[in-house]
Amino acid sequence: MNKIVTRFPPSPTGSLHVGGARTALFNWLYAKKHGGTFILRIEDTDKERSTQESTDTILDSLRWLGLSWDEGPFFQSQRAEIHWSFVQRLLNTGHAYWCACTPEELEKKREMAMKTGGKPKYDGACREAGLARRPGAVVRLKAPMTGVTSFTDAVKGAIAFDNAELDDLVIWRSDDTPTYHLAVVADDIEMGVTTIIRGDDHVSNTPRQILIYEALGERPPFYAHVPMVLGADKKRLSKRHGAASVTEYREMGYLPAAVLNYLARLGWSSGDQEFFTLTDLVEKFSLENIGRAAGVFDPGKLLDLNGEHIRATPTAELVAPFALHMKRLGIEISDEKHTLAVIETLKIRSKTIVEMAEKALFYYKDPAEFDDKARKCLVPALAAPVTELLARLKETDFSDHSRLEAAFSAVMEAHNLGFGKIAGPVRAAVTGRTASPGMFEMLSALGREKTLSRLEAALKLMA
RNA sequence: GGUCCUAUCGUCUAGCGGCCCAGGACACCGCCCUCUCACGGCGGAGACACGGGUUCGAUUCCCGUUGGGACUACCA
Repeated sequence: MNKIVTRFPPSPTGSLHVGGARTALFNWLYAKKHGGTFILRIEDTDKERSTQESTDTILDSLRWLGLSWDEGPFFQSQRAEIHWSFVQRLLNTGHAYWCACTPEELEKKREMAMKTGGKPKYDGACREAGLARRPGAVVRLKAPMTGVTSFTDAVKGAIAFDNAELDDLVIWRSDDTPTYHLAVVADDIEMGVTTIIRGDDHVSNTPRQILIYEALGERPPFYAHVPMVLGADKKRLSKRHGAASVTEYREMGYLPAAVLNYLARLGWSSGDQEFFTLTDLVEKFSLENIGRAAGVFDPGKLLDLNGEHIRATPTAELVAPFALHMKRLGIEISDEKHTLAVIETLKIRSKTIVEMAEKALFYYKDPAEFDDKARKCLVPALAAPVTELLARLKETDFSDHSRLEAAFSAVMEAHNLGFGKIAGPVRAAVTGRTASPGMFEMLSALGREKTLSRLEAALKLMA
């Protein structure tokens, strides 16, 4: 078999959608798995809606996800000569013709056809007219009117369309630009694309494109149509369903690995395995295991998976994203070793890096206030033991958990208290809340100085 | 309307004729662990859309019905 070439062709009309990201991932995985090439092509032929900003965020999202491309990015808008040369090939071989029907006329005919129960397709008025190029004219493909166009889809199996259902589609516009179908086919041929993995909203477009390949005398590529990603209401996923773009997940503190893992599992599976690293995915991915039905995007499951990835990621790799989100909270991270200790205490209790950053705040700033439940832990009855603990802690080595533990034990014994009793006010004093990492690892990461000053401050409230 | 695609717990899915009175994961509900919060462990509730076939035997194959989706542009 020849070398595999896949491609991801986003339109720069917005940010990278999670559905698009999944398509990109599948193409990337398939290329990687087979030692092939993954091409990035920006389909910016719609001048009205394409923006440079969109292109930038799409590239940015792809980089963040780690889906690097081997070739490109190519910009379709810069390839007009190539597209035109394909149209000429078609014109010269009699597989295409100039059509002078105006959009208004066509619209009228469509309406008429609809009313009389006919098909709203082009009636072929100029098909045999032998028109020459003229202002305002378009080029149409001279498609077969009978027969069947079929293909074998890697995920859906055999699919066939009656050519009678298709019409002579426009391939070159009156403003001298190619239409989508022509541009895609021309570019895919020209770039040597062998396998097209795309959303199944393109299934009905496939026969039209195959017809172009055939008219050109080229062999169509292999197709794999991946089912759509839906929102909770089973409608196509959009902004209305909440976060739908990759950048939003980055902002919310998700790890690329988790997003990729989730996206891969939405519509694809490998037995009962749920957790995958990128390496796993490359190894296990296959078109055959892509499901056929559309799937609902479940933010809750992504969240859980993100927590799993955070736990599975070496702490050192969490420092950069953590520092980024701390910075947004106004905290500048400098001491790497200390940061490692901080993250270590928060890893298993954070589902996102944003959550981790918020939970880490108390390590850097004294609690400005105590929440209600924490306030209730600061009772006068416990002032004495806390005072004694404070005294002992002054002499304790904070880097050693067992020393900290010994200090607590001594106080517990002297005052005949359970650990929970003494931990309550300490936790409240140190964090301002009633939820925190384990006491000793926390105090150790916090350090003696801050611990002591916070206990002193809390003691005043306990009097 | 026409054409095409599609249908297993609320959600993502395993299942590729008997291993399934259907397995895993998220969410949910109990219990356990426990200094809090998490993590983890154990248990519970929860699905083969419906109707016909084919077959000794259908979740699995075929045909309908119904539901969902896509396409039907000089948008991609």
